[in-house]
Amino acid sequence: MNTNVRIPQFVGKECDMSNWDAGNCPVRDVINQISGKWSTLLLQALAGRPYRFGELRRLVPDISQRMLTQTLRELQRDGYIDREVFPTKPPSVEYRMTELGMSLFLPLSQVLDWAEANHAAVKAARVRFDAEA
Amino acid sequence: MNTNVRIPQFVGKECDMSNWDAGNCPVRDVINQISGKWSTLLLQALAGRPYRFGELRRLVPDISQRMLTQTLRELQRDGYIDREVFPTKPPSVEYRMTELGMSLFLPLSQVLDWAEANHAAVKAARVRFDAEA
DNA sequence: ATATGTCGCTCTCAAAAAGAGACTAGGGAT
DNA sequence: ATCCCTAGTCTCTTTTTGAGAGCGACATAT
Repeated sequence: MNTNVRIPQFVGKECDMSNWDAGNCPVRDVINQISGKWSTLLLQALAGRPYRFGELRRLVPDISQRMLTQTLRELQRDGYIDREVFPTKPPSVEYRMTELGMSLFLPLSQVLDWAEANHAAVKAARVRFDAEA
Repeated sequence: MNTNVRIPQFVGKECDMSNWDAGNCPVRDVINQISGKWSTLLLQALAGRPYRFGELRRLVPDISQRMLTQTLRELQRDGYIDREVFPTKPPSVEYRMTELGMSLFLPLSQVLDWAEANHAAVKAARVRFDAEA
């Protein structure tokens, strides 16, 4: 299990998985966070403008409060979004994207565009797969 | 729960989440698959060259056989990879990326590049966050 | 001849993660 | 007085993931 793993075609960006626990693989370390079920969706929303907690909740009706809080914390921890508390009554909290978050969203939005453009192809592939099985 | 949800800045690509079960949101439908913990990693590997099951297993030592099988099936179902069985003894199975998969990997690799380039910034953000908490 | 290893899985059981929803506090509106 | 608003947390249940055994047919090692 203590093998040194390099993905051949990515020489120069190889991932040493032997000390994977130490978080040595940049790609996995970063991707594993933003690849959460809700992360992309929230980044997409916050790329447009700042939102408050309740607004995000209404925007994504099928997210639980628990996961919304948790995902926002993780995005904040990784430096993609900022959290600002306004001590109004009732208190309000605003989430806004950081520079780092915006710089990530640039390439990320390309993938989102791809997803939209090729959704039909993917659905077709699924139908094909399910048919022959 | 039956609200019509549109992310304002993405007018024209709005997601109607009221029939989310029907899979009406292209972005979520596609992203939710490739955002699995292992999907990106396998796509990255297979973007380079075809691999056999056992090779992938050795390449990603901390994936369980169960998740490798499952993730490969999902990627195959969505049309990103092909699975070819060679009836040798013992049998061998080769996985290779499709045209669709390659077209996805184009924008996806931009995100992977970003991840590598900004890994330090993300780690720094984490340290900052954990310190002030 | 017998044991062990290879291959690509599937199956079971335990652990981790996610979803649903009740509960909090402090004030404003009805 | 009652209810609702805010942004959460806490608990309980369901789903997903992880660890690893088993399989069947053949090759190699002893």
